[in-house]
Order: sequence, then structure tokens, then C-alpha cells
Amino acid sequence: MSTETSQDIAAPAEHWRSYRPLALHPILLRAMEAFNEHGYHGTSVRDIAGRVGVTVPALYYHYANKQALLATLLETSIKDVLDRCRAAAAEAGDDPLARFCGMVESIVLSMAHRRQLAFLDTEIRSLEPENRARYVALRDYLEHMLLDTVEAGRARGVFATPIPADAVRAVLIMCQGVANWFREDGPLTAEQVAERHVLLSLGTVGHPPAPAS
Amino acid sequence: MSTETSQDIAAPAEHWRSYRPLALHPILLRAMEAFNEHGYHGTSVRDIAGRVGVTVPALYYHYANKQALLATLLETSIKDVLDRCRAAAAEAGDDPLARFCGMVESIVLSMAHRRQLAFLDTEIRSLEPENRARYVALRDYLEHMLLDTVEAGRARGVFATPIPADAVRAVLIMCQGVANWFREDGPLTAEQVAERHVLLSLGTVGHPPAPAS
DNA sequence: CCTACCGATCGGTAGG
DNA sequence: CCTACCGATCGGTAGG
Repeated sequence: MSTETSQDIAAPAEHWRSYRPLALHPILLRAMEAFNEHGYHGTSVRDIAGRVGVTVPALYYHYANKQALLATLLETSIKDVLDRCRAAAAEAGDDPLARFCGMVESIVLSMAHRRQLAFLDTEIRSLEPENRARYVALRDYLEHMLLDTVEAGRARGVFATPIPADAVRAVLIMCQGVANWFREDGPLTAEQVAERHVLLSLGTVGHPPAPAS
Repeated sequence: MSTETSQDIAAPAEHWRSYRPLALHPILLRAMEAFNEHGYHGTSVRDIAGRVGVTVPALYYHYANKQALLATLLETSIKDVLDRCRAAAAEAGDDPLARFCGMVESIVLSMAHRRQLAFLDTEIRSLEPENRARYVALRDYLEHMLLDTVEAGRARGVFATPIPADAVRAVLIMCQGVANWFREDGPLTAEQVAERHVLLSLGTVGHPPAPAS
């Protein structure tokens, strides 16, 4: 709680499509890497401290415990996703189709550009109840944002799915899944993957492929 | 390596839509439950032994180590999914649309009826390289089966997606995702969830919703 | 399957 | 009084 807090971590005043190199406190950065490789319980605080090049007590000076590292990382991650998704939705305006496309694009870009951060979603089980509740609330909020848009699109006949809630859950799961397989040195860029997932998602919510909209 | 091995575990000669109560060796069953609650590294062998009601050494009499429990569980799980999916495909015959629907239905039924087993997929990172390679190979085989069907359907104009490989990956991820949220006491039965995912998946691979097929 | 244990490492903290 | 740590070790538990 000195010079640096968690505010300076992710998205200061950046456009939602723009991704600077991830600027995390070295301890958070190394913890993220270790959690990615071995999982939360498979990572020792000594491993994290070793990667950073400090002693274990030094680590405990900056963060209360191992749990605080995971909680901070996950909250940083979901808040950045939410911020960018909101920005994308705002930029798209009122049209449900444009909003949906922008939101999906922004979420997939987050998953790809911040893959290691997004991958930690698999560790929510290791969050203490209070931390998990806060994280899940933010994720649920994202889901409701997207569902509102799909419902609005349904009302205008843009989306044909008879099961919007299931479709939105499926779309978010397939977007989240990008963090499981995307690689920076893979055949597709983050932008290409985002574009493809917009297309896939439109199919999932039943946006007619044939008619010119 | 004595009386019981892993063969008697899952799917003897059952129809792919029929799910008997999960018949696992008590040690595997309790290990599965513990891994679901706390993850692989978050589970101690004493915890498992305690759930079973045996001592730790007793546990090691049946299984070489903790890793063998996870590897056996994951292999049991993916092999049962594959068996049922193959049966569903065979039952559907040559028509790509019917095959696709049957395969997706069978996979989602597996995820829902064998949720705790399917959820262990999140623990592949904790598998030793050799075990992981075997598991991933089987999962890849499932993906190729589904991709072949989607390609065949594309050739006949049944599926419109221009990106079949991405669509199949997305479909499998959304099916796998069912294991993350499905609850037996939830609002939908496994069969309803499977039906809905067939519909969602058809949209994802671009099966035209309007024309009467 | 049990009792009796091992070398090492776990998350976290002491005094300075 | 603060910050940013250190070498050493705490009580318990890991897989075997």
C-alpha cells in the first residue's frame, strides 16, 4: 500500500481495441505466470518469490498472502474486460447488432491479448468465498449486459434464437475458451480470432446469414 | 493391480443415451469429488483416504500415486464420451446433419450426466506429460470426428460456416462448458440442455434456420 | 489393508 | 518513526 496499487495495472485511458504490454507489478506478473503453469495450489509462494528475485517475506510485505495475489489478478482481469466491453458497447450506440458485435469483439480481444490473465478464470474455485462472490458478480454483470443486447435484438427481429439466455452463456463460454488455446505465435492474430468469433457468435444467437441487413 | 481395474468403470454395453449411476471404485469416486471441490493440487491424499474411510497407505495399495487417480479418472471420462459419441454417430448413419446433431447431443449428455467426471478436464494441466498426451490425443480425435462431419455437411450445403475448424472448436468448448454450470437440481434436465445445445450448435456451424430441411 | 514413519517442503512469521 | 527487506525458523502437511 505504498506507491503502487492495483489501479495502475490495466486500462488507464486506452481505446478498447488498443493493448499496451501488460503493466503489472512484478510480483503479480510472476504470480500470474506461475498460476498459469501450475495452478494456484500447485504454485508455492517460494516459487513466485524466486521468479521475482526477492525473498518470501519481501513478497508478504507487498501482499497479505497468496490468496490476495490471485484475488487481485482476477479482479484486475475481469474489470478490464468489463471496462473494454462497456466502451465497445458505448461506441456501437443503440443498434443491438452493432452492440453485440462490438461486445463480442472486445471480449475476445481481451481473452487473446490478455490470455494469461484471462486463463486464471479456471482458478475461481481457489478464491475464498468473499473474493469469489465479487468476481462472479462482475462476470454475471457482463453476461447481463450481453443478454440485454440479445433480447433487444430479438425484439427487433435481428436475432432469432428462442433461447437467448442459453445462447449468451454459450457465446461467453466460447469467448472465454479462447484463453485456453490462443497462442501469440499461432496462425491467427488476436484480431482475426475476434473477427471469427463475432461470426460464430452471430450464428449462435441466430442472426440470419442469408438476408442483407 | 489386483482384483479391479479401470475397465469395469464406465460404459459396458449401454445405449449412448442411457446413463446408469456412475459406478466407480470408491477411491476413484471420492478422489473425483475431492478434485472437483479443491482441484488436484488442492487435494491431499489424506483427504481422499478420509472420504473413503481408509488409511493413506491403503490408498496406495490400490493406486500408485495421486497422479494415477487423476489419470485414470480423465481417461475413463474421455473414453466414455468418445464411445457414446461414436455410437451416436453410427446410429445417425451417413447424413451429416443427423450425425452432427447426434454427436452434439451425446457429448452434452455426457457433460451433464457425468458432470463431475467431465469437470476434471480443467485439471489436464496437472497431468504428467505422458498422461496428458494420451488424453489430449483422444480429445483431438473427438474434434476430428466432429470436423469431418461438418466438412461433409459443408460439401452438401447443409452447413454454411466458412470456418469449420473454428466452429467445431467453439461447439466443443460450449459443450464442455456445460460441465461448469449444469446442476442436477437446476431448472433444466440433461436432455433439455442437450436439445438446446444441438440448436445452438447448429447456429454456430451455420445451419440455415429458415428453410425447411 | 494397518502402524509407524521418512526427507522435503508447505504457507506464513519471528526478531532485527 | 518509515520503507524495504534479511536469515532463520515456526507449526503442520506433502507424497511416499
